[in-house]
Amino acid sequence: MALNTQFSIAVHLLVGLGCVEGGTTTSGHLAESVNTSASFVRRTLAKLSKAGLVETTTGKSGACGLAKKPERISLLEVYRAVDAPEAFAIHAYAPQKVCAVSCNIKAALENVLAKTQQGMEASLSKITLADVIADVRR
Amino acid sequence: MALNTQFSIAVHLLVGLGCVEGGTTTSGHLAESVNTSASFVRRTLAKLSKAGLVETTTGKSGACGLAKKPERISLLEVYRAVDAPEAFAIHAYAPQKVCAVSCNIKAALENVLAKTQQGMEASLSKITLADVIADVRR
DNA sequence: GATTCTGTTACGATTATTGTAACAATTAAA
DNA sequence: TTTAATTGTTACAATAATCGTAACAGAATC
Repeated sequence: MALNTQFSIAVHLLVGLGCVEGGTTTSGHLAESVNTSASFVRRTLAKLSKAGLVETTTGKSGACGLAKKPERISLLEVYRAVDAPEAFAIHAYAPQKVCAVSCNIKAALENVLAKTQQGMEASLSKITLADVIADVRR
Repeated sequence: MALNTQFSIAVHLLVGLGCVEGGTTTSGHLAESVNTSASFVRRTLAKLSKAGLVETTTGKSGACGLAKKPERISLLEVYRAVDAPEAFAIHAYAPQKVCAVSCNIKAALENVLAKTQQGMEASLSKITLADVIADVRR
C-alpha cells in the first residue's frame, strides 16, 4: 500500500458508515470494504471518534456510526482528525552562521507552508461528507 | 531528516542562488547551506534545470544560477519541477464487488484530491521566489 | 460467565526517501 | 595536452515513516 493514505482511508470509512444499512457496522466489515486490517481501521476510527465525527459502542454488539449528519461533516474536520501530514515538510538542518539564507530560510519556508496549507484546507472545508456520498451513489 | 522535503530543499536552493554573490555557485557550496549531501543537491538541481528554472555549466569552473528573475519564478513551478508528492495519496485496494462504496469510492476520492490539489497549487502560484527572498533578507 | 465488540499497545514488515559512492562527460586552467 | 574541478547520472545502502499483525484489557450483551 502507498504511504500517507490515512486521510483517504478515513474518508472511505466515513462514506461506508454513511451508506450502510441501519447506519452502523463493525470495524471488521469496514476493513473488508477498505481492504486493510481491522486493527488499522480501529485505530483510524478511534481518532475520528475522539474528534466527534464517529460514535462507537463497545461490548458485544458494539458498532460504529456517524456522530453527525454527513452534511455537517467537512473533509477539513476529517483531515484534522486523523492528523494527516501537512502540505510539505521543511527540511531540518543546522543553520550556517555565515550564511544569511541558511539562517533565515526556515522562517520564510514556514510562511510558505502556512499559505499553502491554508489553500489546501480552504478546499477541504468546502467539501462535505454528503458531497462525497452523493458522488459515490451516482 | 524528515521525509518529503524535496520541495523545501528546492526552494532553499533557489533562494541561495538568488542571494549569492555573482549569481552563481556550485552544488558543493549549496550543500553546505542546506546541510545535505552534494549529490542530493545535484539531483534536485538537475530537475530544476530540466524545468528551466536553473542554468548550469559543466566542466571546470562549472556552476549553477537562476535561469529567470526571481520575480518570474512561482513556487508552483518549483513544486512541479521536483515532482513533490500530491496533497494526499489514495489507498490501493481491491474493490469488493458486493460493496457499492468500495466500487465507487476511488473515483470520488480522485475528485476530492483534484480539488484539494487545486487549492494548494493556487496558493503556491501566488508566491514568487522573489517574495521568499525578500522575506529572508528582512 | 461466555462471547463479541472497541481501544490500545508493541513490534515486525514494508515502502519511500535520503545519503553515499562511484564514474562518465565536460570544460577551464595549468 | 594534461590536469583538475565541476555537473549529470546511476546503483546501492542507510534511514525513517507507514502499515500489518498480534495480543490483550475493558465493556456490554447474551
